[in-house]
Amino acid sequence: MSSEIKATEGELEILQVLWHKGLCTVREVHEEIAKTKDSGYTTTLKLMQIMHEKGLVERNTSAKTHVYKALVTRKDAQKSALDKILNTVFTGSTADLVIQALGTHRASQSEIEAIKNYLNQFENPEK
Amino acid sequence: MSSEIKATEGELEILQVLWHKGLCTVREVHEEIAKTKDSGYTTTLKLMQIMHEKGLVERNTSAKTHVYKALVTRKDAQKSALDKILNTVFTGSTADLVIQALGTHRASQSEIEAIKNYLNQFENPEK
DNA sequence: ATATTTGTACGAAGAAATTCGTATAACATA
DNA sequence: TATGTTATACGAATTTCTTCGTACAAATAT
Repeated sequence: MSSEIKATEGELEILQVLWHKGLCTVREVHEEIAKTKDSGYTTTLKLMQIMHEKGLVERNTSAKTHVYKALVTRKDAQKSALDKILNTVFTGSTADLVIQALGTHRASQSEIEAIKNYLNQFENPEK
Repeated sequence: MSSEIKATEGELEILQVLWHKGLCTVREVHEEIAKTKDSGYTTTLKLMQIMHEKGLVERNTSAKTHVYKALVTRKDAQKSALDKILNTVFTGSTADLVIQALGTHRASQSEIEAIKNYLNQFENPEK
């Protein structure tokens, strides 16, 4: 319920660039997007303007060239994305999701250790 | 890349009902959908017809009232959904995804045990 | 100073997804 | 048989998202 991040596919693509690079001009974001997709500069610009209206990003307009910054954190988006698939395809079972994730996308030994350590903190809390 | 399930939001909603109830008439699916959303019967019908064209469902048209069945399994959709968020918001890190999932959606003790058991199979295979 | 480049704003076309109205056929029942 | 109910089909309106063209302002270069 709470923090549903409503970003479209195109908006997410832009957020990814902003998360990766921090402050960005439209030009910078566009160059990045253009590597994998070919759409015009004004398309990216328009999307970013819409994102600003929606409050997904903020921008500094003091100079001619505006500088954008994500207002939604990657973590927010991660939580939101997890909530969504958990409540649709995973019928609310976190365990199913975790096991499925580990099953199809093999984790390294160190990642497995990290996860096990993480799980241990929930082990018999009272001695 | 392989098995990208391309279902829209509305289509996913219908698939959920089909996964839950198995064979369904449009009426049955609609009644279910209508509990949380209010849209007309023909809307659900149309969507299911489109899903049939796309090959997401099959249907038995021998009787006047057609009976639908999902062709995409829940597991397929789970894999697809995980792939997608893994490659967007989680930058490919399964461990991040798992830890985040466990962190925000508390699992029960028995689920935690299940996950730990699962992880143990990857533990130092050679003694 | 004038021309070129680089930027934003914004309307609107195009595409995709959702929603509904209406025609019509099959079935049930009075 | 005539009437009402329940189905599918399907065109088309609506809405949402994406994409682009064009106008115009600011900065830069000639």
